Amino acid sequence: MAHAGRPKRSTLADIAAQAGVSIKTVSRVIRREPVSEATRARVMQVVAAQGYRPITAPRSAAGDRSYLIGLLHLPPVSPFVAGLIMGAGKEARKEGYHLLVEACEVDDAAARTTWARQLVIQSNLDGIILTPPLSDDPAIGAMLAELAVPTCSIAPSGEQSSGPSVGIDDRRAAREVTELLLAGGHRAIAFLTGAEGRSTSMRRLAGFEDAVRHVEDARPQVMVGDYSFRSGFEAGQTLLAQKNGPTAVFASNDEMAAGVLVAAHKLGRSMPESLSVFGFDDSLIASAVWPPLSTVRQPMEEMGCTSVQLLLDGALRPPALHQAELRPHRIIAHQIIERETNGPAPTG
Amino acid sequence: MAHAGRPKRSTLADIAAQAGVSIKTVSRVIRREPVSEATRARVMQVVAAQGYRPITAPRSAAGDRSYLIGLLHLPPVSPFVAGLIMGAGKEARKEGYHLLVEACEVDDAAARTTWARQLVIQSNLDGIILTPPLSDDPAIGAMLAELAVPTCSIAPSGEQSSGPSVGIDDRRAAREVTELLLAGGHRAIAFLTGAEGRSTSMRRLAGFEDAVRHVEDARPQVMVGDYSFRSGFEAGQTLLAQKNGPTAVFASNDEMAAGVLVAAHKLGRSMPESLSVFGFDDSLIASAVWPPLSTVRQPMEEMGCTSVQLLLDGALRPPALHQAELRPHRIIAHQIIERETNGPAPTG
DNA sequence: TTGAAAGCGTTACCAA
DNA sequence: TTGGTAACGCTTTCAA
Repeated sequence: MAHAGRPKRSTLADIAAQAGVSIKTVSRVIRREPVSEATRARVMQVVAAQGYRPITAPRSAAGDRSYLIGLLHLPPVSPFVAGLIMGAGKEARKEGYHLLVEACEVDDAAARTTWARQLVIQSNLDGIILTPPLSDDPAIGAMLAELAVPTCSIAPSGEQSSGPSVGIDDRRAAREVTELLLAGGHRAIAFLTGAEGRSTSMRRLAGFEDAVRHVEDARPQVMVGDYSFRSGFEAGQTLLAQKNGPTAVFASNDEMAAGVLVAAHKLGRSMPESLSVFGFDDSLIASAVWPPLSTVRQPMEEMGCTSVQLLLDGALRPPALHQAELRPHRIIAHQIIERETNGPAPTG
Repeated sequence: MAHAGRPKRSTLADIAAQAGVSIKTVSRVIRREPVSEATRARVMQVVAAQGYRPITAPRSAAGDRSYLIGLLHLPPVSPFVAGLIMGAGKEARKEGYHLLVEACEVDDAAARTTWARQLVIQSNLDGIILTPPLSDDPAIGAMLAELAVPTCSIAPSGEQSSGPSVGIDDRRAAREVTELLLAGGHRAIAFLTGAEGRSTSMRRLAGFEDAVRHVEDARPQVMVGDYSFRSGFEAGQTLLAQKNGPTAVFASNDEMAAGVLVAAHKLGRSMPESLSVFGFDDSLIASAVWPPLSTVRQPMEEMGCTSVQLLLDGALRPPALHQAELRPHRIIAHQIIERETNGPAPTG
C-alpha cells in the first residue's frame, strides 16, 4: 500500500445513489449519451456537487479506449516539440485524456516503424500525433492506417495523403518575409535551405521563389544547408566573401541564421545596416544572439492543441462517419517577428 | 468502436493456459513475487514466446496504483525540462510506467498547491517528479507528504527535508570552474548570480567563493542577475566599462553568459584573448553563440532517469520500509565543457 | 508454493 | 428513456 491516506474519490455508484438513478444512467450522462433532460439535470447537479470525474483506468479496462494519446518525436525534445507538448497536453487533459510523450531511440527507418507499432499496441494508444520528420515517414503512416489508429500529422509534406494534419503555411510565410526584404530595397537575397529531405524547407524555398520571381532586377541565390548552426556559419562565410554578395540572407531556421550572424560578425558586417538576416521558428536562440534575430514564429502550442482537437473530433468522438473527405488540414496563422536583424538595403 | 483492426494482445489467461498453471501464478511471476524456480522458468518461457506485457489499465483498476508518474514543471518546457522528460520517460516506460508531463499554468503560489493536489488526485499519480523551482516550494512538498505520494525533487535547495532528490553538486562544479580560471592566471573574476530566490545559484556562488578564498591576490566581484539574457548583457556592460575590470566572467547560466558575450562584442573585446566567459547548463544557446561558450553540463537525461529509479526503488517497489533515513540525495556527475570562450588571462 | 473466487469502477449488451 | 447483468484483465484475499 503505497498510498495510505489517498482521499477517496466518488464513483458512479455514489452519484447514482444520491441522484436516485441507476449507475448506467449516470454513465450515460457523463458520456453525453441520450438521456431525458430532467434526469440529466438532476444527475449533473450531483456530479457538480461531488466534483465527480470518471477515472480512466477502469474506463479503459472495460471499454475499447485507453484515453491515451501518444506524441511521437525524434530526440531531442526540441523547442518545437516542447511547444507541441505544452499545447497538446493541456488540451488532452481538458478532454479527459493523457498525453504520452514518446521519443524514438532507434536510427534505422525500418526499426522506427516497428517501434511505433509496438508503442501503439503495448500502450494501447487511442491516437497518435506525429511530429516532423516522423510525419513524413510513409511506412509509419501506412502502419498506422493499417492498424486504424487515428493519427494527426504535424507539418507534413503536401504529398501525405492519410489523416488530418496541422501546420502553418510555410510557403506563404516565406513569401511574406521575402516580400518584406524586397520592399526594403534588397535585391541580392540569399536563401538557405535546410536538410534535403525535409519538405518544410522545400516549401519555404518555394515561397521565396514566389516572391522573387516577380521582381525583375532581383538577384536571388540559393544555398544548401542542413539546419545546423555550422552549415549556416559556413554558408555565411561563403556568401559574404563574394565581391557582390547578398545584402540579405533568409535562413530556413534560426540555428542557421545564428550561424550567418556569427560569420557576419567575423567579417565585420554590421547588422542591420550592412546586412539583413531572417530566421525561421522563433526558437530560444533567436532572442539569445546579437542582434536579436528577426524570424517567423510558429504558434507551436496552438498547433499541439489543434492536433488533439482534430484527433478527438475526427476520429475519437463520433464512431460513425469515416468518410475519406474528412482529412482536414488545419492551417495555423504564423507571425512574422521583426527584431533587429532586418532593415532597408544599404544604399550604394 | 474506433479501433476495428486492433491486434489482440495476449492476456494472463492465455499464458496460464499455455503454461499449465493458474492465472494467479502467472501474475506472481510477472510481479516478481515468490514462485518456485521451476514454475517461474516455465512461465517465463511462455511469456517470452508470446511477448506478453501486462496492460496497465486493468492493473490499475484492480490494484492500488495507476502506473502513472507525473513530471511537474513551470512553463515553458525549457531545454532542462526537455532533457528530464527524455530520461524519465525512457526509464518509466522500461518499468511499465507512463510519464505524464504536466505544466502548471497558474501564477499564484497558493493556487499551485491546489493545482498539484488536483493532479495527484484526479490522475491518481503514483509518484511525482518536481522540477525547479517547484522542487523548492514548501507548500507543495507538505501537501504531497500529507497525501503520502512518493516524490522526487530535482535540484532542490539543501534545506528541503522530505523525500529523495537528485542533482549535481553545484557548489563543487562552480568551484572547479573558478579554479580552472584561477589556474589560467585570472585574478579579477566576476560572478553573475541568478534569481535571488533560487538556491542553485546560491550554491554556485558558494563554490565560486570557496575557490577564490584561497587565493591571496584574487579580486572577486559578484553581480546580481536574474537568469535572463538581458541581465547578463547589462552586467557585462557595467563590468567591462570598469577601468580595471574583470578578465573573466562566470555566469550562473548560459543565457546570462550569452548576454555578457554580446556586451563584450559591442565593446570590442576579443574572446578568449582579452576576456574569458563561462556559462552554466550547456543549453542549446551555448553552441549557438560566438564564440561557442564554455560551460558546465548537467546530464539532464540521467537525472530524469535516476529520479524515476529513486521513486520506484524507494517508495513504489517494496511496500515495506518507510524509514526516515531513506531520503537519498543522488548526486550526478557534472561535466565541464571547455569550448572557445575561456583561455589564459591576458598578460599585461 | 499454488489456486479459486471475489472484486476494482467502468463500459457493453440486451431487455424492460 | 431506463436499468440489470455480464464482461474487461488484472489484483487481492483467503484457502488448500
